[in-house]
Amino acid sequence: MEQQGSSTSAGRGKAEKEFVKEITPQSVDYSQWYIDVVLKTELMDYAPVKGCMAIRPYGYAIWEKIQQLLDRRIKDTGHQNAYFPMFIPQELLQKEAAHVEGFAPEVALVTKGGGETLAEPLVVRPTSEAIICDFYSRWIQSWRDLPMLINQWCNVVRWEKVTRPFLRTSEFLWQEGHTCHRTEEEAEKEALLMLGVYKEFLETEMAIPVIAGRKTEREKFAGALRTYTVEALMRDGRALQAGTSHNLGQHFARVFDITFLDQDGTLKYVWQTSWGVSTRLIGALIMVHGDDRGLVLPPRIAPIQVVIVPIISKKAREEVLAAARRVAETLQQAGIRLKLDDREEYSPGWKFNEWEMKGVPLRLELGPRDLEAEQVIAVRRDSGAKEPLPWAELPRRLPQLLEELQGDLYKRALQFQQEHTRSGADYGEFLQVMERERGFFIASWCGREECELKAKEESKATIRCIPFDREMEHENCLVCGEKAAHVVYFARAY
RNA sequence: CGGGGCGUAGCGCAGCUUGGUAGCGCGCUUGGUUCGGGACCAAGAGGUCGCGGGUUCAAAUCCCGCCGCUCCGACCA
Repeated sequence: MEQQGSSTSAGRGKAEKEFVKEITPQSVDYSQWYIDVVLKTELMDYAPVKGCMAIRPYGYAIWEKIQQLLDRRIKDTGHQNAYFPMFIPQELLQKEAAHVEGFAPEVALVTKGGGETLAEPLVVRPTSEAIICDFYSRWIQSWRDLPMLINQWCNVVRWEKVTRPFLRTSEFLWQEGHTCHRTEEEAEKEALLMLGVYKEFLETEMAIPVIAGRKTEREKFAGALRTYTVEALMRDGRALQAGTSHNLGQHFARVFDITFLDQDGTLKYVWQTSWGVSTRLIGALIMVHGDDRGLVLPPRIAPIQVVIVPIISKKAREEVLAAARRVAETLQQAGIRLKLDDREEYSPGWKFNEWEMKGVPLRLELGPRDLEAEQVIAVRRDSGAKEPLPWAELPRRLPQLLEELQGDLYKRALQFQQEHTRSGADYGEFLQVMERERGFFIASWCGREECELKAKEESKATIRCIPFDREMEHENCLVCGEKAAHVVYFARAY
């Protein structure tokens, strides 16, 4: 962003080059592009504490849309929201062996309160299985108390060494569902149901295509029986775990003593699940759709779907503003989230760039020339395509246009994902792909951890998942050549 | 946790080599003229030079320690 090309590109091509001077082009430095975007579009700001951030109003508005659209789905599938405490007695967290081992390195510990050393240190929740299981052991007595279907929206803390805004922060916001069931089958069904909800939500609302599948033993959640995941592909060819759903089996039930008296009169342990998505989704949104001018937001998630920029000139100032206000009012009544940018201290050109950077899907220009024709000029953020629209048609046409744009963003993202998904049985080719263009690499795997590790060491790529809907194409393991057991997606990941 | 880069006004940077009055552009404030792809003129405001210690008559500048951001690795849901 420091090199603005002001001297180098002063000659030809300057016009297209310099729309957004503040943002490093993706091709120059993708990581810097990402940082520039989150800061310049005011999604977040760094906090005085490492790995922490403020989510600014525009970023939080995106999170609120995610919450709103996902919360409805969580409730439609029978779950209720509740809230559990942030502090967990250390002893509780330590009950489940694999769970402690997984989280111990990144746990924040409170040892003092009110100026006195605490008798027992408190853990700041890195996830809430432990504290919720403690409650569940008391709340559940009978098979009639099942299923227990609870979700909570909250913050969690994981002391991270390497942090990146939204993608990996020491504190982040998420939702975590925690359910208890009578049978293993029912728990399994629940875990898969919620993974399906995530997939549908991501694809429908966020226009992010994902690969759904199961995690390997190595990659699964600390304490889970099985972990399911949806994986998205970013534009730099790296994968991002967008959501996970765990079948916890009876691991937690046994150590937290969550039992119920079944119909047959015997005492049984419950079968549990947990599942979550976080503010990381905002990072995915940025990296899947964004371009060199900044954010590109899918209309369904965009806090502002349409921005109206009146072209105010001296002669027609009042007429233009009045017309813009009328248009704004009709669109508001049509249920469109819009902003009328009638600030007079900024020029139209400045506003164009500003709102494009912020990813507003559609811009309507309304100037003196449009008064006569009773129209606006609609400009799409994704394609830049301009189209004159008569005022009378706006309430009907704009919702259509926004849906078209939503669909096009999904198609474009899906095409990118498909074009960056290779498959093969040649280990050398796999290494080369992971070194250069990256993306997904579909291959067969024998199922042994040593092959998984070897591939990781040599390619830096991990097995993202064992996909649900993909047949094995090759008989032999990509790494060792022995008989393969699974087809897997490899990728370098965030 | 290991290695590199960076930290001076809200943002981007110069000044540091060779110690001595803290500067530039953008932004901000006020007034005026403008407005179909980041307008222009004029007058202003704004800084514990990341933090702590040391050397010195004197430190943004030299030395030591720490913190933060960032990139590349290791680790990790």
